[in-house]
Amino acid sequence: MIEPLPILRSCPLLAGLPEEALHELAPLARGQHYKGDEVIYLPGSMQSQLSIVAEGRVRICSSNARGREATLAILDTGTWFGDTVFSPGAPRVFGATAHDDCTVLDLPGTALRSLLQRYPQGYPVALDLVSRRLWSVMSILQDDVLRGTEARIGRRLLYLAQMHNASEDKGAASFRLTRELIANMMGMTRQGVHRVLKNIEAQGLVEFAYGRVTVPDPARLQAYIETLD
Amino acid sequence: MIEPLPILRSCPLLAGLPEEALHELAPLARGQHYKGDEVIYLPGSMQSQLSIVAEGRVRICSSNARGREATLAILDTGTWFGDTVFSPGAPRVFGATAHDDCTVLDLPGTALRSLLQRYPQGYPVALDLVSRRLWSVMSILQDDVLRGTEARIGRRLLYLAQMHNASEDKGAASFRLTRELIANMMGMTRQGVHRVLKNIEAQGLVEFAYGRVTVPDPARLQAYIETLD
DNA sequence: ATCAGACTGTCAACTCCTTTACACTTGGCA
DNA sequence: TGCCAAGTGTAAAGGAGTTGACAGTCTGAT
Repeated sequence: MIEPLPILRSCPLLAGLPEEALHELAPLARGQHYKGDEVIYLPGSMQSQLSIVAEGRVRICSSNARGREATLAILDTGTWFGDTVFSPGAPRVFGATAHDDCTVLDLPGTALRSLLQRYPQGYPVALDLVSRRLWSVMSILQDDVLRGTEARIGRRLLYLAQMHNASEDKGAASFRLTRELIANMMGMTRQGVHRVLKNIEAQGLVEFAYGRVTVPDPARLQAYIETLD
Repeated sequence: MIEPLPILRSCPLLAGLPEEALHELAPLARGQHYKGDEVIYLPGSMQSQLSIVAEGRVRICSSNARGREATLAILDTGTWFGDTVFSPGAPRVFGATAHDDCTVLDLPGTALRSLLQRYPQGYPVALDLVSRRLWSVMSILQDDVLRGTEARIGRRLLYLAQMHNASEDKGAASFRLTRELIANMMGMTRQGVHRVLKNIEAQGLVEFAYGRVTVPDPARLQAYIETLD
């Protein structure tokens, strides 16, 4: 099994809590392994947990009756998820799926909420981070309206690259990702994404391999995107 | 001028604060009037305030260099906005514009944050509400991927109708809104929206007049949207 | 080492939305 | 009252992305 404490310490959402609070929380944490593409939970289920990605990566997604899937986010190791932790009683709105083989650390929502009440210095950090997530989703929405397909796809790749090497120094970022999944994130088809990607690839801004995407120089990609519109 | 206290009392974001806290806050509130389509603030400006719509309605929006505008939300009387209140130091991400003639009540961010520290019982409500905004924006993103144009436009109108008569009983909802603005919200053109709207209108689910939209029976519109997939 | 399954490249037909253009209606204001 | 700006209806031409179909390529598991 995994050691909960270091993971709790590194979770940004809990950064406002003192060490003693994390010690209280640690024994309640439950580690869970998932294989790639295994469902972690479905939308609508009545749970209220905070989950932390301890290893691997997790997709936030949902799908409609006709089998089309929407990938709303891909969360890297170290990030947290669990949309309803702060809204007790509400059913889950989105689903979560293992993107790679991964380990997830679950914290009961009730325990977290009562802990925050006893250590209120943890609240401002949480509010700040949830707010920032709200902006970034709104920014995506904004891009859908204001920018062309190429800029939108580029930005999404850039975002993934930045998130992926948040810990390491800024340099080339490489991660597992199929074109099908990019399409699911963009609300397009694999073929539609293909044409745009060929363009960006021809300029050396991204490189593709079987099931893998590499951004050699994130800064250069960013500069290019800004010229587009 | 307007009386701040009743407005603070009715603001859901402040619902967790005791009466005495609101009394502390009231003298710091500053009311401000805006004419229709007047800019309240632009993205990038360095302010940190919580704003409450005391009268009229406010658009959250931004626009690109070529003059295209994206309307991200239309906020009704009673709702709050100010994306960076909980992230001190961050510049505003989106702009705000008066939708009708309106009155906005501004609360300094520093004052609000220090007040919450002294009355931490206010935090859970704030976290809950910001979380819920996050879901609803993510739901829009999801719809863009999973559902067709007609379902998306219908849902947006329904959402506006529900928000508009949140206080009154559920019945017909009527509000000022041009087709151009609907298009700006959907990331489409006026003409593109027109065709879809003709369809929905023919079934009596919505009615249009010059600069005005009416949803006679929100429940029926909702039922229709769900048949679309 | 090899084979099945997953991933990718490409193409043509089609659909939907945009662009461009113009005529018409509505409502407020001088 | 009459004018003008804002809002609306409509239609043809064009483009961008989807659908569907198929062949090629890579990887991991047996």
